[in-house]
Amino acid sequence: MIGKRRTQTRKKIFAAFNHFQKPISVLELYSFLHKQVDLTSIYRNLELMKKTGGIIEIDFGDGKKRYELPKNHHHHLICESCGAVKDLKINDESIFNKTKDQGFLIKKHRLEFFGLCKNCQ
Amino acid sequence: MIGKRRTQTRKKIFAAFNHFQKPISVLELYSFLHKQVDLTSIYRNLELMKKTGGIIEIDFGDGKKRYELPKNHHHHLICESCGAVKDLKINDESIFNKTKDQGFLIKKHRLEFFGLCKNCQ
DNA sequence: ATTCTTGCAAAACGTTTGCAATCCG
DNA sequence: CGGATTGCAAACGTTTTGCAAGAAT
Repeated sequence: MIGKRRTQTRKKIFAAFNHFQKPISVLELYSFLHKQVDLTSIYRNLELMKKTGGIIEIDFGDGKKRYELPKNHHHHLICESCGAVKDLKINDESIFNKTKDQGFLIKKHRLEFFGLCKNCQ
Repeated sequence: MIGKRRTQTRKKIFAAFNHFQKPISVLELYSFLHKQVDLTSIYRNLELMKKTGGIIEIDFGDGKKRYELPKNHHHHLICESCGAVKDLKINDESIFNKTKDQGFLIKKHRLEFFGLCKNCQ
């Protein structure tokens, strides 16, 4: 069965997530690990962790995937100037109500805000 | 000044948008135009149209950009099985209220829903 | 020992860039 | 004519795949 071995690589990757407070890209992870873990292995392990729920995939729409450890459901405020990311909790109920009479069965949703943080305004 | 000539290519691209009721990808556009317009030109013109407000860029998080003509502000319900897309109007006020005390100046936001349409459930 | 996992190389994918040829006004 | 626009080829950044060598149980 795939994904069950506690390898050195997996320990390193998991540990790395605790050093970031924001969603991280594959390359950020790669750099953080001093390129001692091959990019391919990072990709494969992140994919695996994603499937098993160990991490959440986030998409900022800039062409690269990002990942973070599962926390309470939240969204993000992203600064388009400096890249700062701030978590934002929103009660989604008000949003979801509108989707109910559309015949769709909603599985997930994505909501992100882009703008300028305090420092960059 | 860039973007001011009414070329054949631009007429074709603009016309193509009227044949779709959903956000279209570059490749969909390319196919629709029977590959008679080079991919590069499509990319360049879409970028230009985006900057001048002629089209809106949409991101479904699947690694390819999509575009649609500007309509009233709305979001999308995307069927993960058949790819159907349904527009969804939502009053964003309730969402934005939460962002106001975060110090961020919000420029834009993205909200999309993923699930199964009526036919695919 | 067996199977999972890794690294390397190469390819795939969407997109962008350089440049000479072409079109538009 | 002169600058904007195009097509082609090549490069780019991110992600995926094939496969033999290596590590975990």
